[in-house]
Amino acid sequence: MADTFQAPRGTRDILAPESERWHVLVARFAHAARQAGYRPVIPPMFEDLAVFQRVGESTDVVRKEMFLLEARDGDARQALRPEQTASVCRMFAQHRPATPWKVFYSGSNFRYERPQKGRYRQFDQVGAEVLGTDDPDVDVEIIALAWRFFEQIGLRQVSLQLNSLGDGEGRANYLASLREYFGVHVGALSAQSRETLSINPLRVLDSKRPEDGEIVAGAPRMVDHLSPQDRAHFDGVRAGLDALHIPYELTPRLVRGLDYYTRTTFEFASAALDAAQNAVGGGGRYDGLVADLGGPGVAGVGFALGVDRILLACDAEETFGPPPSAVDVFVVSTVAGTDALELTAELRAAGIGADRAFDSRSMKSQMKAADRSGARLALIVGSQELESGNVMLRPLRADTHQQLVPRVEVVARVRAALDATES
RNA sequence: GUGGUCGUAGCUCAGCUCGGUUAGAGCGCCAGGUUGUGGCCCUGGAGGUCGGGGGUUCAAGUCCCCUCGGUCACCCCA
Repeated sequence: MADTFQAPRGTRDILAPESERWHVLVARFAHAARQAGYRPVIPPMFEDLAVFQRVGESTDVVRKEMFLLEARDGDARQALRPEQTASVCRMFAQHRPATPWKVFYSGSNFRYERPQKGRYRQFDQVGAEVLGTDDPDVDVEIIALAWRFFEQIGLRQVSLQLNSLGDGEGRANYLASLREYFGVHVGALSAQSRETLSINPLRVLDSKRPEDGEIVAGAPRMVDHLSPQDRAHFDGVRAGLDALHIPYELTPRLVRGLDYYTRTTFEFASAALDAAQNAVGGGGRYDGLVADLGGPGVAGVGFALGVDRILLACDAEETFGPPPSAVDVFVVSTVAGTDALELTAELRAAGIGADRAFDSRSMKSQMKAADRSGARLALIVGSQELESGNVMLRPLRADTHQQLVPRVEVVARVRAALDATES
């Protein structure tokens, strides 16, 4: 007996109609991004491990979730991408495009972690980045692009959380005061948070453990330690969001999981999803990353949105269903010969969506298939039609009668019938 | 990586507590009722190594152990 196989852990097969929503979602995002002057980039699925290590040696993504590739010569250190921002920055450092460089992308990322609903080892993101300017208006444009996209696909329960992590001296001062504060209260922290503290004190702020709640709530806040320049930048971002009427919540505890973030950080959370996996997207500014990857010292800002989670949120909000069938006409034939073959090909060549049955099934069976196809019209060829040089045009979604039409006029008659039933 | 929980037709689930003829239902699929017509209805059919392996027993879907997978929480993130 043959062995049976299943999709690897943390991956899944996406079949229609889910796969159809998926494609439409990505296409809608691409359209929105292109309308805002962003152009697509297609980075490789894997990179030198060192590229991803720049997202932060202290992050879980780098420390334990990397999909390493075993090279034939045994010493090439490469890994499947856990995200695409690092690749985009590497692309910039390599090709030095003119700035501002506005790009978008979509595709799979890989993280080796314990799967859950809405969290997979292979997961898809769409994202956009702007490199080469630190104008706060760009932060606003980036956030607005994601925000309008959520609106466009019908999500109403998404909220924007906003924070600034500062940079340079202000950031260093803040980290010092944070270490001091947690140092005093280390005994009251959970064991896990104590460990996190030694790796990256910032991330303790992100703890969801109840016993940490009080300590975290009383911790010093980055927004109180911003340098005058970073304060001005943050004020600029807020003013821009206000001008566009995009509501946001200031979330001082929002630190995000990647170490490269500076100044503006943000996250989109869906109230329609369970709390643990409610982030449908996030991003921020990363002004030092391109330089870390051997490029010029240019600023950058961007976001990534999780395709799987957006669709889960759409399910929860009952919006963005699968697209209607692309099949307009279903050809039914009970005669031997190439009539069904030719009719179907002729319709398709004329730009009319057409499908048919195979295996010489009974008319009843073929009509069932026609019904299921979602087509609005059935085109029936039987012996009577064949002899008289006609085909039977039968509406499937309307109460109007079927009619005989001359075979030679079929494309024009089908087109007229489709136009008539357009709603 | 840690802990909980679940796994029986393609799908959703009964049966397991208390081991005992050929493992069921609904939906879906196929065919017929209707020798030229889908949806509604009726009838029939196909489809299962009860996730996999081992153990206990005269006997295991049912009890025990291991394992794989889903799911939930933590960690972290999309």
